[in-house]
Amino acid sequence: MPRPREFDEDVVLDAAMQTFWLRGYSSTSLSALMEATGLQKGSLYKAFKDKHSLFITALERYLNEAYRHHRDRLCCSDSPQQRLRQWLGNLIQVYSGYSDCRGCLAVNSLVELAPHDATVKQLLQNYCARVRSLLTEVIAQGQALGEFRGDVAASDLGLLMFHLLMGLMTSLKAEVPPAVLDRQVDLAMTVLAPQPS
Amino acid sequence: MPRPREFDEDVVLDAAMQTFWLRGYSSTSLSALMEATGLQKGSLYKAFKDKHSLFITALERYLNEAYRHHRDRLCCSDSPQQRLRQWLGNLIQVYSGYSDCRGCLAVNSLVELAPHDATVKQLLQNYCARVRSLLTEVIAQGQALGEFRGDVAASDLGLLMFHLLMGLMTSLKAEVPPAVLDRQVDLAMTVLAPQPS
DNA sequence: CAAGTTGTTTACCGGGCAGTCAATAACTTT
DNA sequence: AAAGTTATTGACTGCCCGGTAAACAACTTG
Repeated sequence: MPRPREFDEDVVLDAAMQTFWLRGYSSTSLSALMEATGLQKGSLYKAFKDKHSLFITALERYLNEAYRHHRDRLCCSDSPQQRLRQWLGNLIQVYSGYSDCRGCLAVNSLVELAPHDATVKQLLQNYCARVRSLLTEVIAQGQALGEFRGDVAASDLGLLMFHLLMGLMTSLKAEVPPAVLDRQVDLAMTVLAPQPS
Repeated sequence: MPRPREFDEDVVLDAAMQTFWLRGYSSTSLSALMEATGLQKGSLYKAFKDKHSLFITALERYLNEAYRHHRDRLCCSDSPQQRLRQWLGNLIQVYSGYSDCRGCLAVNSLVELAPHDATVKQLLQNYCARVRSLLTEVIAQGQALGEFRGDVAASDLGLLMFHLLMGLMTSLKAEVPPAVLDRQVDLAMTVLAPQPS
């Protein structure tokens, strides 16, 4: 019996996510969200409660997509080294493609909101832990195959790669040229390489 | 002939910097700045033009202090490896000490403002370049002494350490335990170590 | 077609925002 | 002490913010 929605929730959520991604949470006004989504204020509030809830939903969407992307790239059939190299290289390519310097929404939200927003913090802690564990697993596999150095714990190397990634995402904000960042991928592989003893 | 100021500009600037550092730029209201500095709105505007100019001045202050800190730590008389290890370890210790997860104002501002604020972007590009060059120099010295691997360009290793630093500053936002981050320092040293050939 | 349910629209709200200004206070110089 | 200069104060402004609510529209079900 109800009147059906006139919009596709996924499309609207995507538009909201883009807006938060581009401008950050507190600098995104409701009128900006209305413009981006094409919805009136009332419809937004009816569908998503309020600005904060809308952000949380959009962030969850981003994190789910991002995690799926990481998992697909890091758990394919290539060798661990190839997977890692292509994963990193691909991320640099994709995120350098955003010429607006938007960086990574997870990093942006971690920096802007996590200290003051327990919900956001927990979502991001969870996401970070899962990505780190993907990385650790790939590196452990590489160690077992002799592709990576085995003299250091895989979890520590995984965290190092994760820190490198966050550093790269931050470098995007300063418009460091992609070519420079690409060299960091090669360097990362060099650094992970087994020790000739 | 003029009436003298009733406040110490350095003290006020420091209070403003702390506030921006803690809450970010756009989430810091003028009333918060008034409370933190103890000044009335009019005095703030008289002395610093407007909110944005006050932020720029506070940021410049932070960057100058931070750079001086880096330079002092990275250009002392210890061995390059010791300097690097202690520099990183000290940063982790100091920044983990801020239990409010404020992180690093340079990273925070890079993420929040650089994409939309040309002045901030340039200040931070400059700062990043200078810190990177400090790191590159220390590493080049270590390479010359045989303390660090010489098979990779010092500038790339310097950037890697810089990215590690930014990653660490971001991990603070997720409350990663200092002990975990400390292990990244050891790992960084392992990774920089010469290759036994 | 009537009743009921939900989505959409629009006008509206109080509040807090950045920024201004005129009045006043404090000090130096002559 | 008078004149001149600048700092401080506090009231004020207009705007935009997030959020609400009432009127209206669209659809399903009986």
